[in-house]
Amino acid sequence: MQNIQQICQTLYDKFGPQGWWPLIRNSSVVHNARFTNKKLTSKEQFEITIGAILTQNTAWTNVEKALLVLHKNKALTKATMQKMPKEKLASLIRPAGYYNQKARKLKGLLNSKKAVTRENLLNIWGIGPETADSILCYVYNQPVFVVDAYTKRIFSKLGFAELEYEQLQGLVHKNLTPENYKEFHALLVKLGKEYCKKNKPKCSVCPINKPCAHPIRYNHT
DNA sequence: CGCCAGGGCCTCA
DNA sequence: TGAGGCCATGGC
Repeated sequence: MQNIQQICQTLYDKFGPQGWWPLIRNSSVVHNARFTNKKLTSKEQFEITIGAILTQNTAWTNVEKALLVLHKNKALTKATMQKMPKEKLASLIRPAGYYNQKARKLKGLLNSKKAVTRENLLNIWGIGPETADSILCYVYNQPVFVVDAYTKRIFSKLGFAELEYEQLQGLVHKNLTPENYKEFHALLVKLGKEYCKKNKPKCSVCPINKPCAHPIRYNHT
């Protein structure tokens, strides 16, 4: 089995820097390689935090729509969003789906007065491990690898045993250095979206198909 | 049309 | 503690 470092390197060689986390620039949401190690402004930090909740089980294109609605309505600030009625907030983030739940989640996060630690984030209603880690990693530059549905699917197909969130995260922590956590996660999303898809995986042209331990589990096309 | 998308909570056994 | 239901829009 190819090791995690090699997978990360192979994906980087193939796809290049992914420019995470995507940010609003000139009224559109863009990826830029400079973002990954950028010193973020507080406005950008806020934007990523909101996006981390909006993207729960949701196509990123829909999240972009919601973020741009908030942006156009000058609602992408903590003060504005806090004073806005939950129903109004829900209507603005409608394109992201689950808008009632997400409005509640955003309110809960914004009203939290506790320090931003993993434990405190997890105690907020609607913040689970992935959302907490996304905030810690991409907003606060903490050495935390984000495990998402793509990560689980890809690792499963590569032949790694089915692991719980923290176990899979620990495996990556053990095999990569922290400065690669952001990029590796972004690269896995790229691979998951374009190659290791749930429906019609493109195994024949997959950059890491060869070392895949269970290629039989793919529908080869 | 059905399936899926950068989850997380609740219920019930 | 694990499976299953629920939340919802928009792209393909």
